[in-house]
Parts: sequence; structure tokens; C-alpha cells
Amino acid sequence: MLEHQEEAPVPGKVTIYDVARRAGVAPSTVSRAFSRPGRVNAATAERIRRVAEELGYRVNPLARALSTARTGMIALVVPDIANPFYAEVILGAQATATRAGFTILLADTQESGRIERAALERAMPTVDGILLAGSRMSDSAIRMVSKQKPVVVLNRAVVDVPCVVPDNARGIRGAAEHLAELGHQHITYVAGPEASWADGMRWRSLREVALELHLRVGRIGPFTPDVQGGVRAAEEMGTSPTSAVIAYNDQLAIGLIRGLAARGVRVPQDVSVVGFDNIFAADLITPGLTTVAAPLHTEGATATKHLLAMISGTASRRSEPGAQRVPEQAGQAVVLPVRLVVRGSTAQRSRKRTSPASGTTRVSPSAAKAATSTSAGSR
Amino acid sequence: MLEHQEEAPVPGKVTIYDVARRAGVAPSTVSRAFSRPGRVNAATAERIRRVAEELGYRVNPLARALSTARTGMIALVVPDIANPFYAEVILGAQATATRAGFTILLADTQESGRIERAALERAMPTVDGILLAGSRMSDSAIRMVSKQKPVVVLNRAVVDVPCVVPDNARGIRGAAEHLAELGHQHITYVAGPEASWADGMRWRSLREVALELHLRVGRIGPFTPDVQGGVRAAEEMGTSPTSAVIAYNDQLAIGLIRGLAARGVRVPQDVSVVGFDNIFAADLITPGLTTVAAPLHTEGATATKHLLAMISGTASRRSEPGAQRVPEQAGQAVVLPVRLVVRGSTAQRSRKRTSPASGTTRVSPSAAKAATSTSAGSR
DNA sequence: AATCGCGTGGCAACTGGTTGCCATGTGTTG
DNA sequence: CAACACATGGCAACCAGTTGCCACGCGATT
Repeated sequence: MLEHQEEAPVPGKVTIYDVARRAGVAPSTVSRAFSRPGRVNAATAERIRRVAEELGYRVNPLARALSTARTGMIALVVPDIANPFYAEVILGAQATATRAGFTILLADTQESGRIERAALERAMPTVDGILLAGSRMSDSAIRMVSKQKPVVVLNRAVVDVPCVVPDNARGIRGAAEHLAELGHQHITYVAGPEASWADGMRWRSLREVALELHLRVGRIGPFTPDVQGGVRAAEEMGTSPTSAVIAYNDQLAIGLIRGLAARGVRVPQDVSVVGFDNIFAADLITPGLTTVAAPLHTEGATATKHLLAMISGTASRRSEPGAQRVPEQAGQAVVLPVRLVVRGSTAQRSRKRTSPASGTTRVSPSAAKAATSTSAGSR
Repeated sequence: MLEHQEEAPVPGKVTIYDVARRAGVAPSTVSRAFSRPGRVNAATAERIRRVAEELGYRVNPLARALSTARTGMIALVVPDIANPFYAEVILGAQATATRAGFTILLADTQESGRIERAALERAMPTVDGILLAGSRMSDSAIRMVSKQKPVVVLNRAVVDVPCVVPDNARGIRGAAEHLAELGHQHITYVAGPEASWADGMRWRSLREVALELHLRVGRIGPFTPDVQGGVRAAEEMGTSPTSAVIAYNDQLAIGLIRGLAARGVRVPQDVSVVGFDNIFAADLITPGLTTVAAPLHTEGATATKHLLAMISGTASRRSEPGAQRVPEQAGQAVVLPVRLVVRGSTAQRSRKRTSPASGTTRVSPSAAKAATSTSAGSR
């Protein structure tokens, strides 16, 4: 609170040597007083702490890092910060990191594997661990990185690297069942980026579920996972839209709805649309977007928790760079539960504009049950 | 590309000493070869570079920072990453920082001055400069910080500290003129957080413009600057909504529209609403939100550019912590132009539900001119 | 009384670069 | 041919901590 200290006008320049001299001890003792509590006599430690306070001493994290090889920073690499999906993940990560005394180094890779590599190159030597969210690099590249520093991957499963992913399969299943209960029999999947692991996962899951529920499925894409991409998808779809669509993510779904609207196709009367992720905006648009809610915040938090565990595991000696044993199951991905949020973008299949085969309208009680809307992101 | 180097299996552990030995020179020469091009004979430098490459050597930024007191990192402090407003700013900052070889340390302060201080405390010793976006600290606290490290403030003017702000006054003027041209005579301002400098600025500007244009203005608030806040504002407004509203930011405006809709008040038929910032979602909702577009990305970029200039200015000797002379005008805020984006949330004042005084409907040609919509954020 | 062990504190080496200053060698100039 | 300037490389100190090892002193054990 004081603006001027007695002797140290420049709080950034006080070193352990200054403190040591003033306290009448050796610099090493000062160092120990801070970094190794218990190693120093309580009385001495107290005195040192008082002098340090008085001088306005702060440990220099860089100097400390130089010998301990621990910086207290972790890198968070995301493809696009502006994507609200990652914004939530970042928040979750940041919260738990901060709580543990760690700082986050953020890198946006603009959806480019090249930039991602470059960013890692820069960040690697400075951080204790790395969080790769939605990486666009190859599995083998990721594995290489994880050999040098602790790594946790989000939204993607990579063999031999700890991962945290939402339950894509169950999410897609929920969406498909919901649509089936509304009477839809043909679902189109609007695909996201080819490089995305989640995209492949979701499409595969959809095909499996389709078999089981006797649904027909088609697929268009790939599209860039933003609103623009959705608009383009609508164009491509224009000729023969199926009565139900599941999009790779919410942005695509939103763009799709806009694009369809522009072509005179109404949602949900003519086409039902389901998204994925439940981003902030899903609740803002009209109609509200039915979507699979991924636990974004939790994902970031969980991944960070694991990473921190790995880091403190490595704490042993500064040898064996990648020798951390994974916290629990090695290489086993942690799967986080998802839930379907039903809003206005899905509805009973209309009889017209469908093949006259099964014109019966079924009112499914379970669909009605599931129709609990949620409140918008408030935080 | 190679997975195994000839002699250095652990690329993270090669030092200048290893390179020096292998190249037959002194460590200092290796250091110079990298950090001081020209100081070393071209041929020698080339040889060193080759050996380094071969050994997989990378400079250790921490060690370098220890003696140079330059880390190549800048802190970016924002109140809420999930706020799309800041997401864009971050992107702008990150782009120019990366281009200059700098890395960004991100800190979210959850709209808390206390957390903000703590974050700065942690980050300060590690970074070369600080970007404060939407700080919740006091002016004097900010000034203190800027005495220790180069600081640039965004979206707020602080005396004696370089700032980058959008042209709030002109933005509000544009909005008010637009509403006036549509026949509105009474505008309500929905206020954001009290601690926000921008909020005070916008309200003051509105009052000034109102005088000039012979408009009446009222004000409600403060509200938290999110959708929830807008909903609450709608509740508070319910009894006597004016025909026109300007909200502190887009989230408030969006919440307001939802809240009004829930109470049976239609936008824009009954009430015209204008937001501020032109975030991503402004174009997604129905009706589209008329809003003042702030140059978010540019703001981040500009601020970063200035900060980097200040940092390289400080580069002289490691003395005088805060002695950087501001790039151009000292303490003068850089004001960035804004523009009004007219969408569906504003319309001609309806004759009913207004005082019968001036029932004449005016069709303003300039309002029609201004009605150019923009495409949503694509990037 | 001699020995053992433990709690403390100091010495000095180490982390991986940077840089001021000096020595050497070479080319240029008077 | 001497004097001088300049290019180039090395030495060693320095940045601000951490830590292995040792020494000292004191109380407990036998």
C-alpha cells in the first residue's frame, strides 16, 4: 500500500543478496527461506521475511526458472480464440491454472498447423507443460512434442498422449434419437474441417447410430467451422435438403439456418437443425439452436488438472525429459459427459415435402420430456 | 524433420557450450553469432550456425532474459475472455505481437480489480510490457504500474499513460443522430458497470449530443455488461419504455431485446435499440442489432504496436524503469474511428404509444443511406 | 567422556546466456 | 617501415537464483 519503501525505491531490483546483507545471513539462506520452508530456523526465516518485506523483495521467476527448470507457466494452444467454444475452454483452464499458481501462455494458431508448430517452437522452452486444444497437427507430431514436455490434448484422442474429450458418440446418439423421435428418417451431417479429429468421430458415430435406429444418413462438406461455412453448406444443400440436419458445430448450424432462411427454407418447419457445443450464441438466435452441450469449462479445467499432475510428477530431477508417467490410465482418454439441449430449431417432421411412405405423425412423449431449455450463459 | 539428430538426442539440452566445443570457438562467439549478427565473421557465423543446426541447438529464452532483462513476452490483461469483444482485441494484439517475435501472456481478471492486481503481480517480472484492456483498477494504480513497466491502456483514457480508445463520442453521436432521423425524441441510455470509463464517456457524450439535437435522454443502470444484465434492464424499464434505447454494449442490448420480447414489447416496432461494439453475435440475432462498430481488431493491434515501440525505446540500458518516453504525444490517447452499422433493431418511430405532439413521420434520406449492413465476422 | 546424530547456516558450483574489455592479426595509411 | 585503425575472437564477470556438500554446535546416547 505504501508508495515508498524506506530504502528500496525500485522494487524490481532487490535481490536475495540485498536481503542477505541486510539480514546478516548468506544469500543461500535467503533463498532457502523462501523456496524450502522448514530447512531454515523458524526465527531466522521470520527475520529474513521481515527484511524482505521491508525492502520490497520479490523473487525473480526467471532466475529461479533457470536453475529449477520450472517456470510456472503452461502453454495453451488453440486454433481460434474468437471461437466462443475455445473461449470457454480457456476460461476453465485459466481458472484452475491460476489457482495452482500457474500462468497461462496463450497461442492462437489461426487454424494452421504451420503456425501451431511455430508457436510451440517459441513456447516450449518457456513452459512446464502444454495444453493442445483442437490441434491441427498430425498425431505423430503431437507425440513428438509430448516426448519433450508434458502435454494434454483436448477434443481429440491421440494414442499414448493423455487426452480429454467430450463424449462425441453419446452426444451424436442423443441428437439422432431426438430427431428420430420427432419422426425424421433421413439425416444429413454437415462436416467440419477434415483435419479435425472430432469431425471424423462425430460422423462415424452418426453412421453407427443410424444403423441401429434404421435411419438414413448423408454427408456434405467439409466446411470451415464458422458461420460462413454454414452459409455455404446451405447453398450446397439447397437442391435437396433432408428434413433433419446435424452440424459439426454450432457456428456451422447457425450459418446453415441463416443460409436456409435466405433460400426460403424455414427452420424448424421445413428442416430441423442440431448443432454441437452449445456455445453462448446458440441461445441467442431465433429459433434457439438445439445442440449437444459439451462441458466446455469443465474440459479446460480437467485437462489443466491432469497437466498439472503430470508436471508435478516430472518434478523429480531434471533428467528424462518425457518420462512422466501419466496420472491414471496411460494414454487413455478422459471422456466427459455431454447432454442434449433442446431448443426451437428442431420440430416434428412435417408431412408435406417428405416421401409419402410413413406419413403418420408420432407424438413422442420422451421428446417432450427432453425439451427443457436452458438459460443463456451467464457465468 | 529428422527424428534423431546425430549426437544430440535431447534437443532441449544443447547449450552454447556444446556448440562452441563442436565448432572450435568460445561460447561467447556462439552467443554473438546469434544475438549480434555482424559482430562475428560471416564464415565463422555460418559454421556456428551449421553446427548449431546439426546439434539441434535453440537459445534458452530464460537464460537470455536473465542477463538482458528482455523476455519477449507481453502481458494482456482482460476482464473476461469469454466476452467476444475482448476476443477480437486479443486476436489483434496476438497477431502483431507474434509478427514482432513476441509472445502473449494472457490473464483474465473476471471483472475484479483484486484479481487484476494479483495477476499483474505475477506477470510483471516476466514481461517486457503490459496491455491493459478494460482495466478495473483505479487510475492511480494504473499509473503506478506504468512507472515500472511500459503500459498501454485500451478502452480507457488515463492521464500520463498511453491509451488507445474507440471514438466513443462520435459513435454515440452517430447513434443518436440515426435515432433522431427516425423520429425518436426520447432516448434511454442503459448503463454498464460503474467502474467502466467507457460507460461514463458514452453517457456524457449522449447528453451533449442530446442538447444539440433537442432530444430528451434518461438513464437506467448500472447493469453488468452481459446478456443477463440486459434482461434485468428490460424488467426495470418495463413500466415506461421510451421509443429508443442506446445500450452500453451489445450484450446488454441483446439481453434487453430478449427481455422486452418476453414482456410483449416488440423491437423495432415498439422500441428501437442500438448497441455498441458490433460483436459477432450482433449480426446473428433477430432482428439484427444496430450498433456502433468499434475497430476491435485494430484496437488490439494498435495498442500492441505502441507498446512494442515503447519497449524498444526502453531498450537502452537497464536503468530508469519507467523512463520510456511515449512514442508520439505523451499521454495523449489514440482515438480510433468507429462507424454505425444499421440493422433491423432500429426503425421509424411508430405513431401510436407516443405523445401526439409531432405525429409527422419523416423519411430521412440519410438514414436510408446509412443502412448498409455488414457481413458477420468470418476471418 | 567419547560418539553419534541432527538441526542450521555457509561456501561454491551451477543454470545458460550476454557483454565490457582486451589481445591478436590484418590491412591501410603516412 | 612504422603507426594506426579496424575486424575478430577470447576471457571473465555478471544476471538472480538453487542446491550439493561440508562444518559447526549442541543435545542425546552408551
